Amino acid sequence: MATKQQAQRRAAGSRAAVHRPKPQSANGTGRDHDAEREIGLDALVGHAGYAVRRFQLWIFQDFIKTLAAVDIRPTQYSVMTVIGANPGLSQMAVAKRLGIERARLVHLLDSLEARDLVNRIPSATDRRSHALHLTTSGKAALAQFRRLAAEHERHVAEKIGKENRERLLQILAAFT
Amino acid sequence: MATKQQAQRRAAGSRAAVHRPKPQSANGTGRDHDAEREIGLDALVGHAGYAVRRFQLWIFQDFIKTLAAVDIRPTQYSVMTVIGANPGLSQMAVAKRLGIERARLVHLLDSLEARDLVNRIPSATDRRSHALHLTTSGKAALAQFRRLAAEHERHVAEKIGKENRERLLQILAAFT
DNA sequence: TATTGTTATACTCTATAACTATA
DNA sequence: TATAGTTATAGAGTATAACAATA
Repeated sequence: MATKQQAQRRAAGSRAAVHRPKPQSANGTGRDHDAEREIGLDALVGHAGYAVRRFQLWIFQDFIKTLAAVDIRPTQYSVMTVIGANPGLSQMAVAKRLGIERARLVHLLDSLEARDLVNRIPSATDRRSHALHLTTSGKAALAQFRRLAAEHERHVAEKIGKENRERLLQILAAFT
Repeated sequence: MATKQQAQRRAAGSRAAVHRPKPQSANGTGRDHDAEREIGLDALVGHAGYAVRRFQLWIFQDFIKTLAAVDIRPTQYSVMTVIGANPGLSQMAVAKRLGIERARLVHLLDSLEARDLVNRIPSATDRRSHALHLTTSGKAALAQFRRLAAEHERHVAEKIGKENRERLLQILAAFT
């Protein structure tokens, strides 16, 4: 399959190896392309989704870097935070609240449980479900994670500005 | 491995199957947990990353849904838009501009080329690289994608408000 | 030596489906 | 029959490393 595609590509190339004048970019700069700069985004500039995606990449990378010493990723942090604030929650409840697939939460909890941060305790009222709790060391660890997460949040404020960060939180409050 | 974890889980369960009064949530609501509502997010509320992640999930899902008829995903749209605005760009240049791994761009272009939307033409000046162009049908298709993407963008404006959307674009302009 | 495009691998994440044990 | 947790699989997406052709 890949071989076929490659063959087609080469074939298409050999009949089209004409050097044409480079067309102007649609953003009106008219600079050269492969010069590594001034590459226009055109319609992408007006799309909230594109900006949000790039911002999320930056913010998650900073979170991961800032909490690298404790080896905690954003989703793990969110799971521990919700369990810490609502002990006894079932896996379904946590999954629904955070918008995580319940199948994925299984593995997340497996790793948190293996690190003795979270406990699965059989529910007394429904033997199908588990009541989730932070362990003693999980509570202590979460306190530290929180301090590091606050540091990360300061990075965000430095990056986009204190007021902009607050405005952003206001605008997106409906999605939490 | 999974079997071992399961065994540990059951063991831990059998010695901890005590019914305790449900602790209050940390956000002070004090409601029941598994009642499917009023589950506190605690520290998560103050984290830009969490709000941004939830928003991005929503926005990408709406984009995918709105452009489902033409089977175009956000990344494919961004690649076609940048090539359309800067014809002749190399794969490296596109990858760098959009923050995509060059290895991943290979597969993205394979599928766009298979659909006759994009062409890889051997560069006249550097025989290692390909000059990327939209095909004739790719240009026509992109015009349609753009109309659908504009419709999606209206959904965003409806969801968070016209002014908020514009404020968001301003705040995140540095990340594009 | 370095870079471009490619292939390959691994790990994360999303989306499903199916199984079990309970309800 | 429906639900909670689990297992499995497939597809995106991210992160690397290595290779051939070329610079």
